[in-house]
Amino acid sequence: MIPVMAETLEPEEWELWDTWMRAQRLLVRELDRGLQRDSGISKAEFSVLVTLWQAPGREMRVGELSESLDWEKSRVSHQLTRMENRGFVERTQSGAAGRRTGIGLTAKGRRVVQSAILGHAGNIRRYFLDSLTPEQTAAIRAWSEQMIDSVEPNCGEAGDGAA
Amino acid sequence: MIPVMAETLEPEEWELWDTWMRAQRLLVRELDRGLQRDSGISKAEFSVLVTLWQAPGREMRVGELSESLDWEKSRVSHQLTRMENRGFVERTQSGAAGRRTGIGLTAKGRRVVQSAILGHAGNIRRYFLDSLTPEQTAAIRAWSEQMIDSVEPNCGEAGDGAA
DNA sequence: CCGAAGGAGTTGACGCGTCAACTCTAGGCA
DNA sequence: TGCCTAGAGTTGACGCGTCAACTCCTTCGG
Repeated sequence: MIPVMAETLEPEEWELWDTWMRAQRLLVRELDRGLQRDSGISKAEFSVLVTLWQAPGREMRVGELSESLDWEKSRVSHQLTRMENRGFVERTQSGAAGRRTGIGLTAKGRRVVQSAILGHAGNIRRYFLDSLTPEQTAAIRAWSEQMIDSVEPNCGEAGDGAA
Repeated sequence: MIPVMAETLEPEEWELWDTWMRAQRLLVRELDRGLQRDSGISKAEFSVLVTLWQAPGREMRVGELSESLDWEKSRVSHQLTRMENRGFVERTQSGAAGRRTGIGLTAKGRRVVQSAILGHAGNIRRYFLDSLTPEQTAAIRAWSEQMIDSVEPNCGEAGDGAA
């Protein structure tokens, strides 16, 4: 509710911002649709499947998934519930007793993730990588690194794991 | 379910992709939080408020909002329902008879949007514009335009209206 | 005037994402 | 042994977003 700094953007600045946000939305939308069309899964499902697939033993705990994906634990939990209902993953009791604490891929999950990786990689190449000139690549890389450093000055790990 | 093209990405390609997506997520997250913190509204609410605010007469119909924001009509409708509940907008019967068909800002909506614009513009400048070198600006502009053209080969209008 | 067609807007169901509150288990310590 | 606290995981409520189905007005033809 409190105005902070009386700044405004020049029309050309605003246009740059708008154009860029718009391009991103379109790119993300295309990739999401590709995943849905080719493999029948969402981006969130893809991220989880790939992360589990890459895990040693193809078995992880919620906390590990959460850290690896940089998602909140509750988000992971909700996502796993949906994916368990769809039959992509299963919660197993890995610990000695009681709680179901391990997360593993089902046969269906393994089957889907392998085809999805190929299709998705192709789409990233078609829609993104192929459209970049070397200068654009360098600029985007540099800007991205600056941005990440400025927001997360510390450490260096944790990627989205997929998308 | 059908694998499409057996392509994969080189590690450096994948890393570029991952870094870029990550940077974007962080940027968007910061801006969303800024809007929430400074003005108590979400990005979606901001977009609607700004669009209505810029409209001649500060009154629009759902279809106009939908086109101007490039959102589905049902998305607009759901959003307006939430914002009506929060007291930011109101549905008025502008037409002669029957259906409530006009959308207008309330006094509260007008008050909030003005402060939000200033704060948000400042944040866009701080987090995005200030961090760009001229080469990066050019590269991002060029890439964005390519992207938009490739996905929407036709026309030229319709911006997000805000976010 | 009546009825069909079509467009505008809404609604419901569901997936995604966050926050806050809750439950359960494991481990420490008297 | 028995309590008790810390952390892992879950749940519920809610906002955002899409798709498909629905309602209601308008308009055009007879």
